[in-house]
Amino acid sequence: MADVAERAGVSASTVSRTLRGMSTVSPEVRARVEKAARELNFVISRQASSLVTGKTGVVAVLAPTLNSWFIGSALSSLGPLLRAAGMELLVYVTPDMTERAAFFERLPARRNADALMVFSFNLTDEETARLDDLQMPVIYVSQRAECRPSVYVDDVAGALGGTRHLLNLGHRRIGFVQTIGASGFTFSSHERLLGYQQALTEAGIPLDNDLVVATPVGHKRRTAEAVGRLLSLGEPPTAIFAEQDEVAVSVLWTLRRARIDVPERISVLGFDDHQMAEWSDLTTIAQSPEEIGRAAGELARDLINNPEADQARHIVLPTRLMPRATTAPPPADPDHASQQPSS
Amino acid sequence: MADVAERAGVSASTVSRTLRGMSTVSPEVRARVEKAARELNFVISRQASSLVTGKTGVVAVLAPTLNSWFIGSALSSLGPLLRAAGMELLVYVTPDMTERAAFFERLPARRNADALMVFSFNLTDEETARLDDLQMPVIYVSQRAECRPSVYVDDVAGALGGTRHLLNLGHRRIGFVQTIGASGFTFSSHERLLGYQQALTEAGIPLDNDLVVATPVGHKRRTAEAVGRLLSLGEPPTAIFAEQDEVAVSVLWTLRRARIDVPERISVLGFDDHQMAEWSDLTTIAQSPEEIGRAAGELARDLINNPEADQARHIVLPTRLMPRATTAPPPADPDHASQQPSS
DNA sequence: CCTCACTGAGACAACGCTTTCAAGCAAGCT
DNA sequence: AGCTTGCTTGAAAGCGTTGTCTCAGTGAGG
Repeated sequence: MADVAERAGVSASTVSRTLRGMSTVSPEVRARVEKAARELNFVISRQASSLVTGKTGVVAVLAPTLNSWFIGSALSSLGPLLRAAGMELLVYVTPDMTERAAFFERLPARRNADALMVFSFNLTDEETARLDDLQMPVIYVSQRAECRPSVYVDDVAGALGGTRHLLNLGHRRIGFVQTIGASGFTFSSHERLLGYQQALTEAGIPLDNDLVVATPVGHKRRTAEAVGRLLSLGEPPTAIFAEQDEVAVSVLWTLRRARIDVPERISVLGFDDHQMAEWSDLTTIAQSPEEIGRAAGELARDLINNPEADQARHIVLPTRLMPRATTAPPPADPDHASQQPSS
Repeated sequence: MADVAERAGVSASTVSRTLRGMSTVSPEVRARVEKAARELNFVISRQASSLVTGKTGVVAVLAPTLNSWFIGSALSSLGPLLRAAGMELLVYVTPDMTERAAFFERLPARRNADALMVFSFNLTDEETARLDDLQMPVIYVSQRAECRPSVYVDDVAGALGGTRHLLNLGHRRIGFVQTIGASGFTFSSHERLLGYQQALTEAGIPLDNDLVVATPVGHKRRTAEAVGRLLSLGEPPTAIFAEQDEVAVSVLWTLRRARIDVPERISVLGFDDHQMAEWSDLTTIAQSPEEIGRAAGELARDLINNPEADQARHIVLPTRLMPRATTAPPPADPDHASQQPSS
């Protein structure tokens, strides 16, 4: 910086003022300084400036993995947003319990970031408490954290709309496949089931617990079993709503292997609009991780710049039904004479 | 830090020495300092220490997106490795040309990282030159950069091995589907084609240019056209080797839609071992992004700690054939009486 | 013509840490 | 005893910024 000052024939203070875009610099001097800075290829050192301002200009992200459609997309839209705000993106990946424990033990973000964005979806209470200790805004993404800033989609409304779509097509027996995580059902899981149930109730259809089955994600065998349970009912469903696209695709595979035509015989509906959904031409309820990332970034920015802001703001984003090739009216059938068969 | 020093009854120098694990601190004092630091929940500020040491303790990554199987996996294994080395991971995402131009214009990593890892696979010469200006090690991942540190897999050997597998199964007519990127064929593309050709030559099979077709990735229509070109040959291939799994899966879909049984009628081989390959039960040549990420991280660590090291080291990693359900002996046929038909 | 408000620019003290350098001190040697 | 050596520790000088304070001009108003 001294070099730039000398080359421009001004003091270091003026260089600093210029480079930070302060208005108290005369246009002529400003031009000289900017020219000198460009010629010397100079950028200010975040380390040095953060030392005196107390702001690091960094947003940290805690994520269990980066190899995830959702997290990857969210971060890809978060990055440019942060850049526009002059901030950088620091990532802490905790793929296993060792890494995770190390993170919570040391809390390395403590003095090295202005805000933390949490993409780990199954924090324990102690872990959450530990994050509360952190003297900075902590934003929970895709999860509801009571009294803490959060960003997530309206799962109830999404599942409600999706189920209504199936009802509108004429389906009356609709199976629901829940996803069991490492630590039981997630909050989203409950909400999506709720939306499904609300839609049925609206339509005057009694709830039938036999129609709700569960499987862990990525476990083909267990998913096949769950589908088998639905297929072996006295009155099997004509549509299956899977709480997650990854499970929905697995359901599709199971049905395909069993030579049950989709959507002619059974319709399949997913949730998320995962990349695979497009590949499989799966009808699904879309959530936009890009939008979530952007919203989280804006929230972080606001909380950093304005510590007086509401520190427990929740941002709820909408979902959108994405009609594709795996849903159709149910097969014509004596019980549902009012339906016209699809081609 | 002053607080810790006071609490432990020592000077700031001693606290610094202790916390950095220097050996010149007596065990008794060390214990006192560590206790005080723990009680006050103190961690040293990277900003302040980097100011004096000149090291930032940060490795920066330049990536076009994070929503990519390869990059996501590589970073997920890079993260823990860096943590073990006491470093952090800073990510610059450049999803569009604007962001990319902004990055190369400002080179924000300049003073904010100790090394840069480049995951952008199609840099222009000016961009590369710009990176050379950066006063820090720049590591090129999954690409060969002349005279600069790089990490990548042995594409020739991988394609050679994969093609040999098809030959060993009895195939003699093997199609090759190249991938056209935004800027033509990548270096990998050339190498993989080369491996394919080497295997054929080894086996004494003359090269036939009609068997090599090209398609952009993710473009179903163009991929179908490319497959159509192979199917309309006088003597069509009994196996198709796609240079990338994403294209291979697209080929699978095309064949399935055309009711051509895989692998009974035509075998399909991919390259990468993308997540989708496992889903589709696609035989493929596996590369491990986790391993690549780890190797790149170690290389970065070495180059940072040891500026005298070879600044143009190339690390070449092996590939592995992953046999799955899309390859089988070719259908029995008068020309190949020695083959027994598969079930 | 003098004073005053105002604007633009420089001097300088932090910020929190590391790193010489010097000093204190106990032990070993002559 | 006096001197040297080795091991710990403290004091102080930065590292590259920012922000406060000060000061020199400049034009307006009295």
